[in-house]
Amino acid sequence: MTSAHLLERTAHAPRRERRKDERPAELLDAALALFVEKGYAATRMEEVAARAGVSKGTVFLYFPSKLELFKQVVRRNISGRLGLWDGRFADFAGSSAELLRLTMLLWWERIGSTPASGISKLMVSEGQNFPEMAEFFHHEVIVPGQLILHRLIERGIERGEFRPVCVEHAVQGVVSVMVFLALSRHSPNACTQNFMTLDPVAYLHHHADLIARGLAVAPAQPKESLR
Amino acid sequence: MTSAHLLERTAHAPRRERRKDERPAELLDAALALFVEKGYAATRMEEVAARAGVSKGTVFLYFPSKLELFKQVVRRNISGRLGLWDGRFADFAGSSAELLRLTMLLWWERIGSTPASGISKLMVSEGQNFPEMAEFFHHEVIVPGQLILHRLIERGIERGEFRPVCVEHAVQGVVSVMVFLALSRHSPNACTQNFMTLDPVAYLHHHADLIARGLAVAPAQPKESLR
Amino acid sequence: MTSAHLLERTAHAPRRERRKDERPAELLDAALALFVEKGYAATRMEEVAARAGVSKGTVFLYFPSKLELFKQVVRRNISGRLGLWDGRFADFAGSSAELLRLTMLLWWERIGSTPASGISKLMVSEGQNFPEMAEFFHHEVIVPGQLILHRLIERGIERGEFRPVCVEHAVQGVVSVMVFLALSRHSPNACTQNFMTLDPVAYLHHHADLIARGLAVAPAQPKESLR
Amino acid sequence: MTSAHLLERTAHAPRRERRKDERPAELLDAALALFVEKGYAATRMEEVAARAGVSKGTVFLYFPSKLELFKQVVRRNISGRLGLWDGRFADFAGSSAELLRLTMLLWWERIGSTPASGISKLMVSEGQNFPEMAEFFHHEVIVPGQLILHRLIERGIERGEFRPVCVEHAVQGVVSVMVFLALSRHSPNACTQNFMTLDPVAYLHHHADLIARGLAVAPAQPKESLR
DNA sequence: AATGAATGAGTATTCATTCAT
DNA sequence: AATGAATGAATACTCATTCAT
Repeated sequence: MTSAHLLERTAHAPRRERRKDERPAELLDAALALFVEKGYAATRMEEVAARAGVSKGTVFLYFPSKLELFKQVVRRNISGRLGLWDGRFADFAGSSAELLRLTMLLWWERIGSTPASGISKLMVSEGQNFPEMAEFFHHEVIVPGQLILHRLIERGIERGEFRPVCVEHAVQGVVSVMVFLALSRHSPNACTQNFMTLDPVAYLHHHADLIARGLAVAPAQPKESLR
Repeated sequence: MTSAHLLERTAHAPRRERRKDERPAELLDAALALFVEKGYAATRMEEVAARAGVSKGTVFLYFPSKLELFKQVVRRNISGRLGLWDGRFADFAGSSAELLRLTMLLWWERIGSTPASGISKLMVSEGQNFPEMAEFFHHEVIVPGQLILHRLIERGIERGEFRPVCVEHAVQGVVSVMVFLALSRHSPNACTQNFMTLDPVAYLHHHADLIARGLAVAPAQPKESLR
Repeated sequence: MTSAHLLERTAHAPRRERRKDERPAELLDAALALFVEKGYAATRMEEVAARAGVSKGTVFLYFPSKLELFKQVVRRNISGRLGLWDGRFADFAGSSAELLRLTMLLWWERIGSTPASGISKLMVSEGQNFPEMAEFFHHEVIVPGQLILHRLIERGIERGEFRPVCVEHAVQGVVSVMVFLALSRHSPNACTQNFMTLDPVAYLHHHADLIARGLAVAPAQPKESLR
Repeated sequence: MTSAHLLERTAHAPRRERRKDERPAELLDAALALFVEKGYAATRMEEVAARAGVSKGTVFLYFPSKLELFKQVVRRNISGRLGLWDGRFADFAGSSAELLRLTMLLWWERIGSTPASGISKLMVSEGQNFPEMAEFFHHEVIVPGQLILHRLIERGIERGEFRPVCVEHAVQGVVSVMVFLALSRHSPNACTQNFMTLDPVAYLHHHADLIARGLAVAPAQPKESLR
């Protein structure tokens, strides 16, 4: 499982030239990638150092312990991310279905397709081991994220665009798509048959369509007498 | 992170009880729970033993190594599970939407709500560390599972019940719901706001409705000129 | 290094028929062979049991611990062995050279060629780890054995058959041959090129000749002015 | 048998001394001494570390496993040793008996009296457990060593100095003396009565005399009509 | 500041020994 | 008496952390 031969530093990194204020960010990036890929316990500090192009001891110059490094990895990739995403709902003029589609695409662009999406996998994998971090993630990401979606769905219902469904369930439906995409990127094969051949943007459009139609106020749906 | 004081065996278990036949299953159950909860690397063999009510050495009486224990945990919780699920599509008389709903509910009953659902989290968390196991899971679960859903969606399209959507995308949509539910059970807080208050069955019904409507052949949807 | 597949009991041993008074001897034989072959630490009690055709627990019925088993193995293969060897020097009529030859051949017949010769290897290998046993071996075997040889050499000198050499050195010379033969049997390749093709009896005759000539009172050795 | 209280490092060694270059040699020396003294299985890595004045972990910095440490101990104390010994036979002017004496004394000086002689004991003790090492020792030491002696004896026979004895037997005779001396140093009490009071060099001279006389072409040995 | 040799607490695994059957 | 499942002390090995350079 450990691959000692992968410890060579990334070749392109010139050694002495690096300014020291870039170090923390480089280390956090390296740590994020490795924590996401292998998990917290299976990631060795030396690997993090090697990936950032420094020596083992240097990591401890910037982070006092592995746990603290982990915490900062999580914090850095969470804080403020949602600000990029939230905001301009009030003055949006289009349909709620369209707003939902844009919201999903924006999430992909700003978060889902970036390394920050790894935090989702990290929380799935390690949340139980680090309740404090899970709590932080929940407070900083889950709650505000779901609030945005909650308001969005409610807007659609209030404006008569969406059926009066259970808002919670509808929110979960949107969230599940995003969770699915985020995890698939970092756990290929674990979630779906061939994530590599799946175009995430196309899939998001498909799902936006599905939700739009699924939530739409049905003009007449005689067949749906089911259940 | 390690909690040495939690190593006491389950209180009621008398020492030195001889139960050769039950032991493997008890150990596998204990190991599954811990691997899912804490991850492979963070789970100590002694914890597994304690949870199964035996001593450290006993685990090695039945499994030669931690890795082998892990492999058998995965194998045991995977093999044959889908057989329970597949099968009676050919002679199903109802609508494809209803068949999909039943399929999702059956999955929940047989897999999603059982400890076996933890394997999904395990594959998300550890798949990269154990490519052989990921490959096995993919071959035994993902591929046949998606094949079932693929046929189901195609049935709906062929019978004129569903719109001629991209089948792959539609399948992913169903899968994402199941992945989401499975992970939520084992990673509370990581996925959604309040999984504890979410009724999985109700949510599955909601989603079955959503998909049924979303995929339904639209009689007239003048508004959906989007995109 | 351990060979688990060799643990099957010896096939020919019928299980229930064995009288229990034979057990200790069988166990001691098995233990001797294994201790000699692999050393004390590397021999597992279960191996001893398997070689004797009994189960692990049974060994402890007869010997309270591994250490005690070891001690009895040594004791049993030492005590009284020399009695067989000593004795009839006083009334021997032939030459001392011939007596020495007979003594060496008798040693081979009674000890060197039997499993008891393994004790020599055991003392070389484990003597430092078990000073008490080494002391016992020294007192029971080395001292009386060398005493016999000492008297024998002295007899030759007194009778004018041997040169007045250093008796200690002469004794060592005889001992070294016996040690060499004993060790070679149990450590093939470690001592000599091809012990397997060496006929011990022929070698003993060769050496008896060498000593006889080497110790003989030289009629005239003009060349040996060396040193 | 284990003596935990003996684990204190050699008292004078300051902690955390950095001496990368010397460490491997120091560790190999410590390991040789302990393997020879106690055997492979009975030697704990921590003892090796303590004897070399370092901590447990440091040993693994230089040798990846106990087995590899053992192999390198053997290799280092074998390779090239014989080169020191061999060589100058062709141009030796003296008698073969004298050449044999010098050869034996040189062996003692270069090998027998040094720690490298412990390898002989190691091969006797552990050869069966490490066939690969035994094979290596046989190929590197036993075979070339016996070849040297073989040529030496043959030289004596060809030059009419020695009787036409069985060369193999004569070689074994010389080897047994060296094996005996080597083992005696490391297994006091196991081989001879009082090795501590035995002067190896004097003993070698005695044996050189014995062989010289024993192999000498006998001018007239009327008594030795035996066999 | 950076390095990497050294440390030692922690974990997987083995095996002598115990004991319920 | 005999068995072999169960135990836990002991040991090889790992890796976060320290510190001399």
